[in-house]
Amino acid sequence: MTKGDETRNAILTEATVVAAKVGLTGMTIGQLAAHTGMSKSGLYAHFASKEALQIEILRHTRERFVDQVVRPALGTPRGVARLRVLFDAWVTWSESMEEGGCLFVAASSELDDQPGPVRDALVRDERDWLEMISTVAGTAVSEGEFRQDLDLEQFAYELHALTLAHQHASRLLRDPKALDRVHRAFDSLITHAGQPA
Amino acid sequence: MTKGDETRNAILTEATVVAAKVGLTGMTIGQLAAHTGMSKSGLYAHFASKEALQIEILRHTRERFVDQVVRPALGTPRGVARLRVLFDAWVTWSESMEEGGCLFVAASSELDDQPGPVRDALVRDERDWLEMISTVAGTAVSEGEFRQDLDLEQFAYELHALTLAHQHASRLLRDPKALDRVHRAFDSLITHAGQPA
DNA sequence: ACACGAAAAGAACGATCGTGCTATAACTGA
DNA sequence: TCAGTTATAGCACGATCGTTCTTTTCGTGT
Repeated sequence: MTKGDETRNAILTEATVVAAKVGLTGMTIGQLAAHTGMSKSGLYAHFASKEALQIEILRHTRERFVDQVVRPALGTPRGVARLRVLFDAWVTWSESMEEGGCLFVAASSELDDQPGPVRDALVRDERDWLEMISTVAGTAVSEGEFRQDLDLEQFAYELHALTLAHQHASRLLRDPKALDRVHRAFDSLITHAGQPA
Repeated sequence: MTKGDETRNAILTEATVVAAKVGLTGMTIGQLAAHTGMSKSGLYAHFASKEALQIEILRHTRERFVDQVVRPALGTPRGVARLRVLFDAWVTWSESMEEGGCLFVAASSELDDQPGPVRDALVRDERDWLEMISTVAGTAVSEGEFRQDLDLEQFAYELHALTLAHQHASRLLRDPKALDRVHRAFDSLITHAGQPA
């Protein structure tokens, strides 16, 4: 890893934090330069454009996400246990960002009506994430823990809803019961998926 | 109503649309002036600052929201019927914005880490909205449609999660099944609230 | 250790930002 | 209808935006 790549990664790591706080669009090059202690042009030289930087931020965050959320789950026995690890890892991931929470959640409502390659990249990531939830829920079906006719996409939709709600309760409302709430909602979801519709 | 108030209202109505699309922060005075066909200074003269404009936008949207979502529900018999009208009215409200969807949802993740009076106003609005859901759910309890020991705040949390999920599925993912999904999730929530925990 | 390529800084660009001030145009009450 | 108020436009400000170009500094292979 050359010096340039090192700096580039450091920039992306810092940019992820800034973007989660002020948004991928709200973030500015100058702001980012100040945060990293670099000059505007020195920082900018690592990227082709602001749009390219935004896409790189998403790519970088996605890698971190896979490491910290997806990987732990895949190292857990199939079924509800794996689903629980996946969800807990997401909550930990979200809480671990001292400011701004999960970038994907923040970017989702920021970019939902802003067509372009950045939005496209985010949509791909979100689809992958929902598919991941579906797939893991599917292992709980085949293990016999969830009912056989469970609609996996619907289940993923409702589980994903909880991640959005948690960011809202935790970040916006600063609800001290946010963690308790999201866990109870998760347990309820799990329970009902195991019962006949 | 004087001419000034008329213009002011027209500005706020247009600003709500713009803000839902690009965010309360992302929205600029020049952009807004172009949208309304006014000069930047002519428009700006109606407000003390951009921050004041943002707060006025929230206030204006809140009034519309009460008219279009809360009022219809309060004109419906207590219980699950009222809850259903409240929820359907919200979905209609969200769908009625051709672009950007519900401003409160969009603003929620935009402002969750941006301290200041705008955020404070939004937090008040969101708390009121959650309380409204709780209260209406409470009428379903007292009518005997929901179980007696239902946690109303938890119920409101989970119902609110569906509004966030709907905006995500509908606006970001452009999922054609979004409406179907949110209705099924709602029905499931209602059903389980009527059964013993 | 020197030379060469990569990395960072400096400076500037046109555009636009939020926000004032001043002048003109449009309403409104007598 | 005219005076006086109110609403809108014009213009300018300092700051910052994304971006480019040039120059200087630094890291690295030989």
